[in-house]
This record gives sequence, structure tokens and C-alpha cells, in this order.
Amino acid sequence: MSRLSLEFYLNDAVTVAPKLLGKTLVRVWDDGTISRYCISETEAYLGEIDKACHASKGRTTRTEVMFAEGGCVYVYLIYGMYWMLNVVTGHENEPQAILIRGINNIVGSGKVGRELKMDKSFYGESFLTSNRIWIEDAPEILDFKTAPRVGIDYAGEEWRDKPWRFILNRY
DNA sequence: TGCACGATCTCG
DNA sequence: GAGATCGTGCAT
Repeated sequence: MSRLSLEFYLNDAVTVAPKLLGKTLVRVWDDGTISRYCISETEAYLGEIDKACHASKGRTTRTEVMFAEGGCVYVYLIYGMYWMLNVVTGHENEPQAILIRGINNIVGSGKVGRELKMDKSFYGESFLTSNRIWIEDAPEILDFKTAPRVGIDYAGEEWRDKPWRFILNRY
């Protein structure tokens, strides 16, 4: 299978998030070895209007990459020790992203970042051209369920309860 | 220049 | 149920 094309990333995060389920996340380590994972859980963050999305605070040092065209890597440190891996979607100036919550049976955004050895150096890298992390196409899987997003109670009722967490039933 | 807090996890 | 641990955003 080949890398997902730019067009795949240009749609809304809520549209792309379920389509990422079952896709292959490829990671090339420093020693040249390669690991391939099946994306098993995602979460969508839909731009400036979405109070749960970091971009709702506007364009800042941290959110800058979300304003770029889809296909970029958005990583940030949370709780001082976990690197969250996100996929930027949408067109330029449509600050949306999808949090990768699970790969294979490794479920939990913090665990995913640790497994993939993510760090600040990945910020802004492109899934279209990177030689150490990218996503390959795979048959679309429709056997998934939805649930509210995690850890965003502060976003208020309207956004807190959106069923924008997508979980593969099996992989 | 300082400070409170967070898209989390693990251990007890 | 609490601690680990630190960059970011906003107040001072």
C-alpha cells in the first residue's frame, strides 16, 4: 500500500478521523528498522469553534501547525511527560487535528506517544514527505463505534459530549 | 518574570 | 487517590 495522499487529509477532522481507523502507521527508527501499526482509535478536534480544540485559543506557538494544510504532524507535551501525536487535517487556515489514541492493542494517547518515541522534533513534519513517520492506505473499516472525547470537561456541554472519539471494534 | 494547569499514566 | 514533571498561555 502507498502513502495516503494530500487529498485524504484535506477534509474535516470529523470526516477523516473514522477513515484513519485501520490505516497503517509506519515508523522508521534511528537504526533503520521499521515498525508498522494499525491505527485503532482516533479523536477529532474541529477548529477554532471547538472549545476542546487547542486552536480555539487562536494562533499561538503551539497551535501554529494546525493552521497549515492537512498532512502535518502536530505533537505537544502534556502533563510534563507525554507526547501526544496528532494528524493535521483540513485546508490552510482551517485549524483541525486528529489525536491518535490507539495503535494495535496499545490504547491511550500517552502510551502511543511513548511507543513511537515522539518528541518535539516531530512538530510540523509532513506525513507526505517524512522519512521516519507516515501513514499508508488500507481498506476502509466500517466496524467501529463512537464515544465522547476524553479529558476535555473544561470545554463545556456543547463540545464535551460530541461523539468524536472513534474506536475500532477489532483489528 | 511568575504561575496554574493540562487531549495522561502508573503505582499503591 | 495521588504523584510525576514541564511547556505553554495568560496574568502580573
